[in-house]
Formats: sequence, C-alpha cells, structure tokens
Amino acid sequence: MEKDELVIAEILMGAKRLFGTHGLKKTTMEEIATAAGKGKSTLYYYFPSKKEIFEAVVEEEMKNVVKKLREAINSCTSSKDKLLAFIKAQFTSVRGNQCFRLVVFEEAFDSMKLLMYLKSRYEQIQIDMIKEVLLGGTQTGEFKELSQTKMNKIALVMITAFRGMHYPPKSAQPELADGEYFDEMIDLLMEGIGRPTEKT
Amino acid sequence: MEKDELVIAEILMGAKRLFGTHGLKKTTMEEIATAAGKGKSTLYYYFPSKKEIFEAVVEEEMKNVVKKLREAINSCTSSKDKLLAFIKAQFTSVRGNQCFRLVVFEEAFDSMKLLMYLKSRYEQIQIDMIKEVLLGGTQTGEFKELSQTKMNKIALVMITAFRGMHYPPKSAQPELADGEYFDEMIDLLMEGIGRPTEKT
Amino acid sequence: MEKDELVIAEILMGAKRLFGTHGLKKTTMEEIATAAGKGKSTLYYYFPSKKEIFEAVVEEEMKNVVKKLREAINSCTSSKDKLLAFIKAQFTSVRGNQCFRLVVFEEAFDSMKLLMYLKSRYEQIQIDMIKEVLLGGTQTGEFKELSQTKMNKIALVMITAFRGMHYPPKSAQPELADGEYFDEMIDLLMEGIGRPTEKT
Amino acid sequence: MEKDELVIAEILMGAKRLFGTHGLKKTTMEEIATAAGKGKSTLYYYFPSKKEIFEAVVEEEMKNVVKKLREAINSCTSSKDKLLAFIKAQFTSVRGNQCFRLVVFEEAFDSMKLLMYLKSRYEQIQIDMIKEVLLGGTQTGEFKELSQTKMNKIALVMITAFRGMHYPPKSAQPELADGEYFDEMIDLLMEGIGRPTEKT
DNA sequence: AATGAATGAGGCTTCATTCAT
DNA sequence: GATGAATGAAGCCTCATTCAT
Repeated sequence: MEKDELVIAEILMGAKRLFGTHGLKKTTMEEIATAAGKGKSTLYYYFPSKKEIFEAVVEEEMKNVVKKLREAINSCTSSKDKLLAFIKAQFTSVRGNQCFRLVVFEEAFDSMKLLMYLKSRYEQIQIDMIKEVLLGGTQTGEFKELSQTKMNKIALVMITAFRGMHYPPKSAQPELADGEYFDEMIDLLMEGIGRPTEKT
Repeated sequence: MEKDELVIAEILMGAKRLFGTHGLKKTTMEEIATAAGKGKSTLYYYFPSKKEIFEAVVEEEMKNVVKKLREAINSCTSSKDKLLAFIKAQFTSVRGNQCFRLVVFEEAFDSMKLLMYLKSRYEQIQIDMIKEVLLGGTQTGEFKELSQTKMNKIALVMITAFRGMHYPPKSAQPELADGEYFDEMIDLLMEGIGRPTEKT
Repeated sequence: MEKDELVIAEILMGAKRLFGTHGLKKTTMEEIATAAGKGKSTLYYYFPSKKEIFEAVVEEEMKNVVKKLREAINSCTSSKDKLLAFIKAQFTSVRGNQCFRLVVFEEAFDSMKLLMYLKSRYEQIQIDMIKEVLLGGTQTGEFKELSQTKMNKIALVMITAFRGMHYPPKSAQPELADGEYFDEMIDLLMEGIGRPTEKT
Repeated sequence: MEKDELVIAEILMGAKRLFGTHGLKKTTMEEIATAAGKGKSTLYYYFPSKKEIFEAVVEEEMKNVVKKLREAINSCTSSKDKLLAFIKAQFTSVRGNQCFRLVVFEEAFDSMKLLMYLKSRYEQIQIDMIKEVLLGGTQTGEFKELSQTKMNKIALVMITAFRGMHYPPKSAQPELADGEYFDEMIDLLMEGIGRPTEKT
C-alpha cells in the first residue's frame, strides 16, 4: 500500500467512526483531522471537501455490506437458511457501517448525486439477491410455486420489511433476544398467521 | 383559545413544516419566526430554545398518528382488515407527520430525553394494538391458535417489519403500486411462502 | 435619521476608508467591524456579505463624484473655465472617493454586475457633461465650429485623457504643481502644439 | 541557455499569463506551478516567494514595453507620426503586458520597493521620449516654438493623458473605432479646440 | 407581549510556505 | 534539483441566543 493510500485509509477510518456517531453535519473537519493525527488543512490535500470524505466513507461501507450479504447467501444450502443468513447479515453489517446506513435510511442526503446513486444501486442488489434465493427455493420445492411476477413483488415486500430491523425498538423487549428474533421472522415468513383452510 | 395558545399554534404550524422538510439542524430560528410572521426573538418568549419547539411539534404529531392508528383498527370488523388498515394508516399518517417520523427512525435525537420517552411510548402503543388485533383474530378463528408468548413475538416482528415502509425504495418499482403493496404484504403475512406440508 | 441608517452610515464610513486603503480583497470583515465599533457578525445583520458592503460604498461614492462634477460645471460661465473646473473636480473628487476610483480603473470587479452597471453609467454621465460644455462653447464662439459627430469624438478622447490624471507620476515633477498642471492641460487642449498654418 | 534559465523562463511564462488574468493576489502558487508543469514547492527552489515571481514578470514586461516604444518612435520620420506611433505602441504594448500595466496603474503594489522603482523609471523613460519627439518637431518646424520648460510641461501632460487609454470605456462607443481614436487624439493635440484668434 | 439589534462561538475552506527526502 | 506532504494562519459566513426597550 502506498503512503498516500495509507493516509487516506487513516482519514477514512477516523471519519467513519465520527460520521457514524455524530452524522455528517455535526462532525467537524477539526475532529476528523485530529482523529487522523493530522492538521485540519491536511485533509484538503487528500479530499476536496467534507462532502467527498463522507462519500468516500459511504462507498467503502457499501462495498463491505454487499460483500457480507453475498457471503451470507453463499454460506448456506437450504433456501430458508439463506434467507435467515441474509437478514442476519444485513442486520449485523448495516449496524457496523453506520454512515452507509444513514444514507440509506435518511433523506438528508438527497442532494448528493453520488449517494443517491449508491442508494438505488444497493436497492437493486438486494432485490436481485432475494429473487435469486426465492427462485432457488421454488426449484428445490422448499417454497411454494411462485410466478416471476409474484417473486418480484415478494422480494420487494421483504426488502422493505427487513429495513425495519435497522431501527430496533428502544425499549428492548426482554422476551425476544436478537437471535430468536430472526428465527421468529423467518417462521412468520414461511408459514404466515392465517388459519390453514381445512381440506375434506 | 387564549391569545397565547393561538400564537403558539401558529409557531408550531410553521415549525412543523420546516422541521419536516429540512430537519432539526438545518431549520433556523429565523425561518420559523418568518413562517410564524413574528420576530426571531419572539420565539424565545414562548419557548426556551429551538429544542423545545421541536419537541412540541413531535409530541403533537405523535398524538395525530396514534389517533389515526386507533381509528384504522376500529373502522374494520375482520382482523385481517384491521391489519391492513393498520399498516395503511401507519404508512399515510407517519408520512404526513415528518418530524415524528424523523424521531422514530433516526438516532440524531437520542440525547433528548423527552423524545426518547415519546419514542418508546409509541412503540408500546403499537405493540399493544397489534396484540389486540391478533387476539381478536385468534378468537374469531381467522388466525391460527397463538399462545400469548407467540403473539408477543409476532407483534414485535410485525411492528419492526412495518417500519421499513417508511423508507420506500428510491427506484420506484412500477410493478407494485402503493395500494397493491399493502395487499401483497398482508397476503404474505397470512400465508407465508413455505410449501404447505402435504397431509396423507 | 433612523438608528438603522445611522449604524449603516457608520459601517460604510469605516469601510470606505478601509476599502480605499487596502482594496476589497485585503480588507477583512474583522477590520470593518472594528472600525464601526461593532462585532463582526453584526455586519451580517445589515449586509448580506462583504460584496454588498463594497457595492454600497461605491454607489455612495459615485453619487458624490457626480454631484461634484455637476457643481463644477455650473460654477463657471465661460466654457473654457467649465472644462478647467471639470478636470479639477474630477481630479479632486475621484481622489477622495477611492473605492469608486478602483472600480472605474481596475478590472478586478468585472464579475460584479452592479459595479459594472455603475461604471458604464458613470462613463455616459461624463460624456454627456463634456458634450454639453462643448456645445456651449461653440455657441458662444469660444470654441471652433464642431459638428455633432466631431463633438462626440472629442468628448470621448477627452474623457479618456482625463482619466490619466488619476494615476499621477510617482516621481513628482517639481516643475509642475498640481494647479499649474491643469492650466497647462487646458492650454494644450485649446491651442494644440501644431504650428499654425500661415495665412498670406 | 542553462537548464536553470530554461525552467525560470517556463515559470515566468505561465506566471505572466496568470498574473495578467487574475492579478497578484488571486493567482495561486498552485496555478503557477501547474502552468509550469512543476510541483508547487519547486517554485521555491527558483524564487524566494510569490512576490519575487511577480516582480520578475513585471521587470521582463517592462523591458518589452520600452523596446516597443523606442521602435515606434524610430520607425517614423515626421514628428507627428512619431507621436501617433508612440501612443499606438503604448496602447498595444501595455495591453499585452498586463502585469506591468497593473503595476503602473494600480496602487496595490506601493509597498514593493522594486516595483516602485520600475514604475518611476518607466515614467522618466516616457517623458524623455516625448521630449525628444517634441524637440525634433520644433526643429523641423512641424510644431510651434516651445521653450525647454514648456516642452517639459507638455510632455508631462501628454504622458498623463495617454494613460487614460489603458482603461477604455466599458460601453464601447461604436462611432469611434480604435484606429480612428488615435487619429482623433493626435488631431486634437495638434490643433486644439479653441477658435483661432483672427488677425487683422 | 414583542422585537430590533447585537454577538460569540464555531465551521468550512484557502493558500503561501516549509521541510524531509 | 525537485517535490510530496503537511500545516498555521487567516478569512468569510451562520446561527442560536441574549437583552434592552
């Protein structure tokens, strides 16, 4: 790794933590510089402005997240397990990549073109992954028969629903530990709550 | 209504729009004052600081949202319809009460005690409503038999999943209009995607 | 005079001196504020930015200059005297209104619309004044007969030539005091240096 | 040419353009370095500071201008033509040597000793040239008889007047093209505008 | 009850200059 | 010779808040 890249990595590392903790607006260049062990103006040697630092952090984080999601899916064989791994990975990974999470779930960044682009790309990646899993599940017979259209719709609903996890209840529910939560979610997803219609 | 209350209402009305559009940090006292047709320093006659204005707005909005949710549930008879109405109302109402939404779904407010309190109270209210619906559904036979514990868990999962709706995909999916989206969600919730196990 | 106008006048007074001495770029808001006996941010209560303060100073100065020029012309009866008074007034008045002078004679302001407008307006005012004097002079017989076109051209040449005065030689020429300089200029203007063609 | 001199020439070439376009203050070392195809700190190997670069540019430009003025005067035979050539050359040459022009016509450089020296030397050179032409003209009979003192004064007035040309009206006067302008000026200079006193 | 006026604290950015290599 | 990396000092501007009236 070049000296250059090393310093950039240092900057981004500190920035990642700070932006993640205080957000874009409330993190100051001063803080980022201090975290990187550099002078404030040094930052401008490596980045044109605060915005670009933030964008760099987000881009990096998104790559991490996507990589984790892919790994999760590939690490299991049954489709149900893939789904479970997917939501667990999303939960964990997005948590650990706060800046990216902010961009995906807040609207304060709607003016930044690059971030908007990343956001929509991320959405598409997720949808494609889910559809891939659904397709696999129907082929192995784990899931019901589902038309292409239906799979599309379900993927969208699922992606949307999974998002909610990123804002867990403040009032921790003691009865439902994190791990159990995911199982419960998958259960619901597999079986639903409706009463099975009796066959004669 | 007292003169006082009238002015306060005026201030809050403008503040609600501004905070909802630009957020807490980027909305200035100047803007709020202008929107209320008052001088900037007048705001300090009615509120100790910007924070309190924001909190007042959020508290007001939360009342609206809760009222809408209750109305939604009461307006239907079947439990499935109650669920549908609930998520539709949540979608619409939270949308229209931006400041409250921000507080519920962002972490930038974690230092404000009052808001944290409102947040967790809102969570409990939602959970209770869902459990109420679930209980009703099991009693009428619309839903499976569900233990108290199970209902608790499901309520929590559902609340969490519903949240995702508040951050719809940027890339509008043409195949799934808003209305249809809710139906699809309920369907999934009722039936799941697992292949029904054959009975001999 | 309102309190408002008083403060604005105070600010402009200090700014005028500072801008005149150090120019737009090198004069700081800090200095202007100190000169006005106010805090730096107070300036922003009265003016949107440094640029506007400068523009206000220049506009004010231009009014002074134009008034002086008009007074000069009106204060004499003979056309030659009017010319003399005009150049003297221009010399003195532009000197005393440094900011305006900068705008008229430097190109650093070409991006500021308002200043460009003032600049060209000032040019037209001067040209009109000179033409007015020339016309008077020809009518009284002090000057040669001059066609409209010719007068136009001469006015333009004169305005241009007069400008040079605003940048007097650094190396003060002892033989030519200020007062004498103007007389010499008018002399040259009246008679020229060419040898009069002999009449038989 | 040494390697050293070559690099210096490269630097000055770019600097000349940049200073000429944006002025001393607004031209950055970064820009100069880029224009020279060198690193920013390299400039400090060849020049102690930005000031010295500017001074070097100005000194070079002044030599160009003086050479052009001399050529202009020598290229004509009649004294009137010499004057015409002089002002044309001044107009053209000063235009093309912006930095020098800035120094001669602005006061922002009054603190730089070297520039002040160049400025006053330039003034003296001009005055001497004009006096030389005037002397020639009186000897050939083209111009009136003029005492030494008178010539001195006239030279000074002329130099001063010629300066105005360097700040042409923003509002281009359509009736007076550049070329014509000079003729008009010389005409006025030769004949004046006064009515010739009738001889009996 | 209302506000005009004022400001301190703080943030982003620029840039000439330095220095180790 | 040449420069990449670093920075201190400085400047413009924003804004929540205060206070006398």
